Amino acid sequence: MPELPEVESIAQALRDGKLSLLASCVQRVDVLWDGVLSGISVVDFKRRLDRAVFRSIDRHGKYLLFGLDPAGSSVKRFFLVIHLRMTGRLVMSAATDGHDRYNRLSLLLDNGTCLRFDDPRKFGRVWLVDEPSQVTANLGPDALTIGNEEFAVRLAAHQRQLKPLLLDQSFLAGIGNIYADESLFRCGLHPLTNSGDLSSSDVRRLHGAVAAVLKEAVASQGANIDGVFKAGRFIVNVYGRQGQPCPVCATVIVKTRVGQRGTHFCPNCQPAPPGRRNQGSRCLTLPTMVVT
DNA sequence: CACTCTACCTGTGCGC
DNA sequence: TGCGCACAGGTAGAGT
Repeated sequence: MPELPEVESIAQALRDGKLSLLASCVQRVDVLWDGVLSGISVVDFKRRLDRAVFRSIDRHGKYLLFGLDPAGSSVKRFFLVIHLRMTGRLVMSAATDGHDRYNRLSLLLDNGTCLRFDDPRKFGRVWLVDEPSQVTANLGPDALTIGNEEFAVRLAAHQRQLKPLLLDQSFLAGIGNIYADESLFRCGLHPLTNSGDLSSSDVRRLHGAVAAVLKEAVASQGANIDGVFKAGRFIVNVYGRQGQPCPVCATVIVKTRVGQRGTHFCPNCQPAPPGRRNQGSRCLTLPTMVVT
């Protein structure tokens, strides 16, 4: 379940890693499941990508944005946009390796490697557009870089439960279920708290928690969840830990449903909102939960 | 506007 | 052993 930190790690690896995609040229395109393409036919997709050269790799929220120059250098740069959704992965492998069962898309490159989009559940999607905004127009600002003031302004425009609000990509782009729960735990706010009931210091704490959690997770190259999801080394405090003790106060962590989503929190560190108007602020000092 | 539900998918893990 | 089923979750779109 790649969220912002996992997608950022992928972008960094493909940009700066030993097997950088930059400057590599597409030699062949295999679409192994047509449904992976959004808004473009297989024929057009292949024709446009053939002989194109990777020039830039960026990210907005959970979307990966690859800039490519077409074969004739006078033609305008275009963009390959990829959303991994639930189970999508990007794999660089030797060109000689065969396709495996869940490969949906494969790009053979001129450096002897192959970029493969692998997705057992077929939720992930790929676009080919002139401008990334054609795909990302409805996204809010990126959750990793939004400043406190803009966060406060955007928050003030809503009266919503915090959990669904954090998950709303048009409000803030990049937060998924794991980091929504971890952020709310970090600042001691209950998932059902109404955004309109937050004091300005609550809002600052919430923004600080989101920023801190995401930055730590990016530094750890993503989350590491007990036997379920192991992209990187970021250790979760509440997500998937229902029935286990809270790392701060040892109260048993609870799992509920909020807006159809599994939601994990500590009932002691994140007390239920009392109808309207929240009580005073709480500040948690957490030990660094990252291990190597 | 806020919310709820459904559809899209398939591997996993449970109860029987 | 194996069957059936709930569950996981990001997003779009329809409905309340």
